[in-house]
Amino acid sequence: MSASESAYRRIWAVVLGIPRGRVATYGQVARLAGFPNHARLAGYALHALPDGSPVPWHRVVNAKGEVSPRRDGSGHDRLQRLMLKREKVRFDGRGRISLAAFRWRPTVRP
DNA sequence: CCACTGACGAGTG
DNA sequence: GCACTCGCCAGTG
Repeated sequence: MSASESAYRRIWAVVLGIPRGRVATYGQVARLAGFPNHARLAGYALHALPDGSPVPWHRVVNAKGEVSPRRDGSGHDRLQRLMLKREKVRFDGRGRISLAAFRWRPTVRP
């Protein structure tokens, strides 16, 4: 059990809170998990996610509103777009999501 | 220990 | 808006 594993769990817990039809950015997720300026950590945590977990990893995109291309040929980026479209998330002609319209804004409650 | 890479992002020109 | 640099952390060789 490495120290980073608990960091992963905190990242996953945040992602678990993203509702259907909304997206969050890697930087946003990291910040909400208590790791400001550690966007890459969020990406790494999602990459390490076990198969079949309830964490909606597909609702996390990069700061440009794009689905980050996978370099490992897994094709998960294509699957991600598919799942988002199924949730009625709209992509423009360049394959980008309007963050102004679909970004998740967590409600701050006392 | 060092170099390099990767589901990233802010800053600069 | 695009290309580039730098900062960040973890894993690999």
